[in-house]
Amino acid sequence: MNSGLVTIKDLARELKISASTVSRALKNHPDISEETKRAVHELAEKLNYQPNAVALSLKQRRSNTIGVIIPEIVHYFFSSVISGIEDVAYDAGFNVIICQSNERYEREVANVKTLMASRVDGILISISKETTDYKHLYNLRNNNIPTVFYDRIVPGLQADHVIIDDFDASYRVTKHLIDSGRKHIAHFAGPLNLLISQHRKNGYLKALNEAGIPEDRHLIFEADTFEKARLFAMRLINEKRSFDGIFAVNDLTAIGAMQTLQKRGIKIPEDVAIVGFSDGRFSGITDPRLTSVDQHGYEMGTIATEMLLKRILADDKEYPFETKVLNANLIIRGSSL
Amino acid sequence: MNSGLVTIKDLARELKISASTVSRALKNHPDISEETKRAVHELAEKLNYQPNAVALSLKQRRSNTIGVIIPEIVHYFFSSVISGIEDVAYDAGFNVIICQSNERYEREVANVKTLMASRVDGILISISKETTDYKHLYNLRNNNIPTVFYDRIVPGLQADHVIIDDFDASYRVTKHLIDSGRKHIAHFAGPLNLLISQHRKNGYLKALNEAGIPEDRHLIFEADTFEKARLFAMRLINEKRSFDGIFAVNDLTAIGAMQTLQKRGIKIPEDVAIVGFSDGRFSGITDPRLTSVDQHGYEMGTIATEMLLKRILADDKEYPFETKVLNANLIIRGSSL
DNA sequence: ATGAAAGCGCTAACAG
DNA sequence: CTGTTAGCGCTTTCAT
Repeated sequence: MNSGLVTIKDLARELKISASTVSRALKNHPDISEETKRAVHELAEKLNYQPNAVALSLKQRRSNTIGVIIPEIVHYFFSSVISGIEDVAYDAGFNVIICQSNERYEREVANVKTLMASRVDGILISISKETTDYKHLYNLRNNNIPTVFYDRIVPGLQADHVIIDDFDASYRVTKHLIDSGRKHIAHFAGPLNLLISQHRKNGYLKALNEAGIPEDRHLIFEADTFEKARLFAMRLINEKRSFDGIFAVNDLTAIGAMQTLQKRGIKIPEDVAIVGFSDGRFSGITDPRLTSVDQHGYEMGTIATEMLLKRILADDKEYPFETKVLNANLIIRGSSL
Repeated sequence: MNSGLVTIKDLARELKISASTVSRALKNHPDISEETKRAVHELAEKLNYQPNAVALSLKQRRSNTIGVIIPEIVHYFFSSVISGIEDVAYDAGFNVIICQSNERYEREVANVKTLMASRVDGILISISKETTDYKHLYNLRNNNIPTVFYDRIVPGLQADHVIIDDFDASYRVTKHLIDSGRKHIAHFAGPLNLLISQHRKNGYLKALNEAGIPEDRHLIFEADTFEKARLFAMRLINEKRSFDGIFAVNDLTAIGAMQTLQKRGIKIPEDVAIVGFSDGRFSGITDPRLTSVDQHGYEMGTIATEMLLKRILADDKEYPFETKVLNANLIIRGSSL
């Protein structure tokens, strides 16, 4: 904190009035004479006075800062969440302190501690992949620190949540493929120890089931990377499986598959329709453009922040926890038309 | 700021000792008896005491927080810079407040103001595309707020900088194209009020010049978006310009051009070689894969933060401004072989 | 070995 | 209309 900055005292001394008068003049308190106000504002302007937010925080017992704990910033989804958070917070006059857990439990615990020490008014958190012990999170509850969980939530913890309906989105993806006449739809799934991968696979299975299409285990792979997708796409071809659709757990995987098929002369979407999931950056740059699911990271950020601010501003007026489930939009593009 | 948290006073009252004793015991001051220390630490543990960083900041006139102003978080390059910043700051016990300018001048000015009000100990900033007035930045200087500019710096402003050798990288890109036999190389440039765009263009021109290839203004465009790239690529074709290489100011632009050419039956890299710049995520998923320049965002973040911390911790001991220039790696892939 | 007091910058009764 | 005072939570002389 730079000590050189002008304080209210400096203004007071210069104008030979008291600090409280300056304080009041600065916020146009009706008691203060126009003349004094003018003089104060003028000098403040001239000396480039910036109110000390730290002193204010201490005084008001309110930092106007929210803390964000995020697994890893370098993912399009998470960085768009942050964008949403930032924008809403900014409009409400709140600062944002960002902490990355880097998907590490230890780090996440340290992050919580840091944010508590900084006396943030509330916390937005998406838990790390490693987190299975929730003591630090219960701690937040015990200390009455408003907390909203987004995307990756804690099973069973009573709190505000914002999540995406992965199951439903995957169901709709698959239904879309079926409705457009596809009958043999492969699924490139994510690691099945993650809840979201399970949800996505289950949504896929439900749609198949509803359409009376039997599950074919030769068409389901654990393939959540670009390279694996190429590999399994190749295998599908080499093993001469008949398939006319692929639903991949993320866009990168979908693109890996698409390229491999195209290279082997298979036409997208004529021969095989392909749908990805999320990511949102790649889908526009493929040819044909990739049908995908928009996870609305930005929107998730704005909503989570609104929920948090609401709770912060409600002060101690208690009200029931809320869970918002966002619909993920299926965005149909050339790869599945 | 949650008021419910335990304070030193609470501990003092409970133990019937003074606040100052508690304070000293907490930091193991040698004057305090072992017994008292033990009691204090025990109670602190039990009540989950967290020192109030806000009060500390006010007292020490040092917030242990650094502010980051970033154009847009949702870019791979910038989010990796943040990752680097975060990691170094975390290790040094500093918090990070992140502000996005969203590439808007007004917002950037507001960000600077916010960070000054928050009394951050220093600022890391990459200026917005719109910024041409530098008053707010000179203001930082005048107020002795340590500031390090990363990536997008202010021409002529004396300060610490971390930049990439855009000129050299672009020179090498272009030379690589020339060396592989290309003679008519187009350049899709960024907005020329940004220094980096100028540098990239100049590197390109230097390589041409060295090879005795005359500059052709019909082959140079201001095109830094996907859409513009498609447009200008189309124009190149329609106007029947002869060209056999494109150096684009970023990967997205390069990909836009690549797709447009491919759609018109032009073979990459046989007919036209294409090279992008940075971004780092897209280059792997095109077909052929895109030759590009690795900008080392994470490393830039760590170095910038180290420079900033050094300046913060040096307190008022003045020392000359430093500029670190990072080498950007040219990564040659299929699009220019 | 411990406590009392002052002060970081600001605001808000309370007093004139 | 303006000034005085106290206090937010903490550290740090200066006493004792």
